[in-house]
Amino acid sequence: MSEDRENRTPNFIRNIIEEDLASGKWDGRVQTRFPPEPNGYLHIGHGKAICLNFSLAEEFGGKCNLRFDDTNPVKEEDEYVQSIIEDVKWLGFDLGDTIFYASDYFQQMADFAIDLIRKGLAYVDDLTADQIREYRGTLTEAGKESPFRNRSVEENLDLFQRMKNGEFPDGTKVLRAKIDMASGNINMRDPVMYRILHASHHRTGDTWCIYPMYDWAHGLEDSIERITHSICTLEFEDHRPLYDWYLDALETYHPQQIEFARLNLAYTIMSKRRLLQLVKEKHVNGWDDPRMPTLSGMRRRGYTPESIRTFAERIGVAKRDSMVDMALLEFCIREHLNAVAPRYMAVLDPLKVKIVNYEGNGEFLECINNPEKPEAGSRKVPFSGELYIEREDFREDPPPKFYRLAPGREVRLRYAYFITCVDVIKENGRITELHCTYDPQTRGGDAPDGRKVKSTLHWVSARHAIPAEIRLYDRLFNVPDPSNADGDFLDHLNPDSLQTTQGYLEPALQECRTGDRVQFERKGYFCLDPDSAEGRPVFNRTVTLRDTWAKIEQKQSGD
RNA sequence: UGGGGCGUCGCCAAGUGGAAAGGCACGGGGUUUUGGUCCCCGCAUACGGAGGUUCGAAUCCUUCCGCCCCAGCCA
Repeated sequence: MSEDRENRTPNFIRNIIEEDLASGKWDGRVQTRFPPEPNGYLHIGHGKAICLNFSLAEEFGGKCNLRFDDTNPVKEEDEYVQSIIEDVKWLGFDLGDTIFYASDYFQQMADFAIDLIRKGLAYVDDLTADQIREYRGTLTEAGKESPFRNRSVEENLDLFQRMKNGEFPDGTKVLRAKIDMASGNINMRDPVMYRILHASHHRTGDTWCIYPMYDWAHGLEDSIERITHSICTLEFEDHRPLYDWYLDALETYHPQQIEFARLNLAYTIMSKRRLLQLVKEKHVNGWDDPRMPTLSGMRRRGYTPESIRTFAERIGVAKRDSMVDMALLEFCIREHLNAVAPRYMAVLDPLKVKIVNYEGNGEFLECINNPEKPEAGSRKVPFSGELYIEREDFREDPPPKFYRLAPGREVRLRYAYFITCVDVIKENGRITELHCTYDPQTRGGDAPDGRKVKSTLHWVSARHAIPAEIRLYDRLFNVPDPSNADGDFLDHLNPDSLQTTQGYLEPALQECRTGDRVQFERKGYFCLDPDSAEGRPVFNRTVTLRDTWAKIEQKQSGD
């Protein structure tokens, strides 16, 4: 753990906490929080925030609260709170025994509002939403004060009470803080604290018909929970003066708000609104579609919590807007899966091979389960005279540097025999089968005479093969920054982001259970999808292996 | 033309006056029954530009340039 800490790159937030600990600012406490609104599924950007807040607490012996910022019933649903709890737990952080809800503080917030009214710092406004907008002014011109701004404390108290009691229809009145209509910071131009919303809340039902606005609610939530460091994203920087103003005016416990840059990942989007649109309009198959940057999608795709946590650690935390390469995420998942995923053989795009001099009825060959993990042991894989290999592993007319099978060429079948291609069978110009000879002396994959081959191919015995659906994923969009590209972001969806193939698996793969992650040798890491049926497995490709040959070939076609 | 931020290698990111960490990517080499993994090596005389202060500046000052956010009764 302490070694862990030394390996971490310093960041400005950790520095602030260390200084606070040194000066005794919060009596040595570190209390953070992750405050999602339950209006959608969590994505990898939230993952960054979760890792940040929980890791900081963990590192300094503090606590991090999972708190639902459920102040807007019209957008929030219980389905989302359940998914968020599942995702945070999945990432592996300790939630303690309490999950917090802003809605549990509605009464306290209303009491605080009465305090503010009594201090003459809040008033009920009868202006319409349109009028409030007009009165707010613009970025360069000051706003003007509402004619209702100077109502008496008594009148405000009465009106606010009646708002709470449900005497007024939606939109007819709001409670506002009395700050400064001429402030350069628009957030300070008498911000709305409460609006009337006769809407049923997923937790409080119809108890309330007024709901607090974010700025008013959030600082109070932090204050009530005795948060020390309230970490949020950059766009809330302008809100900090208001956060501070409310807490100062109330003369109550006052955490420090700190802002960092949210995550942007190339070739995908991180906007909940747009993600929701992809789901609603069926551009993807639900929030957990493996192409989605949601935590549930990544989980289904085969990402591990560990890989996401190391990713979050490696991208760092800073204040500048940035766009992280997919390559780093992929590196993180490969790194973890390389260490833990058992190896199997599976052919994604089958080409039949007949071993013309093979006379036996078949046999079992010993295969290592994970060369990175000797304790994973080995298994027996059936071999026979009819096999499938990968279509792309054969070239009738091999280009330079292509080491795989070709007419007259000898290669190794992994853990099996050397084979040599002696004939190519075609139908209407398409290769349908290869005839090969094998060398019985090379059983297991080594030639007693010491001769070498330039490549090793994976294979599956045709007679024993299990047919499977394999889903190959590519980036969801074909531009790095779809949200800021020309036209609608939907115009940039990658039409080939999902390709389905029918392949063959070695029999041992039958034992996989939903969610199991494996390596298909030479092809990548795969994960058994919940769509699988008995005898009809469906595998998702999490990520390919690094592919040096693909790079060489691409370079060749480039010149 | 208001307010708030940010500019260090292709992508992230340390560094807070003593002289450019690290990771990814990329290139080269070695090992290898996964063209995987692993291991070596290389990769910013340079920190948005220009001035200035200083023995010394990415770090301080001036000025210019560029990018991001804010005018919801959303969060």
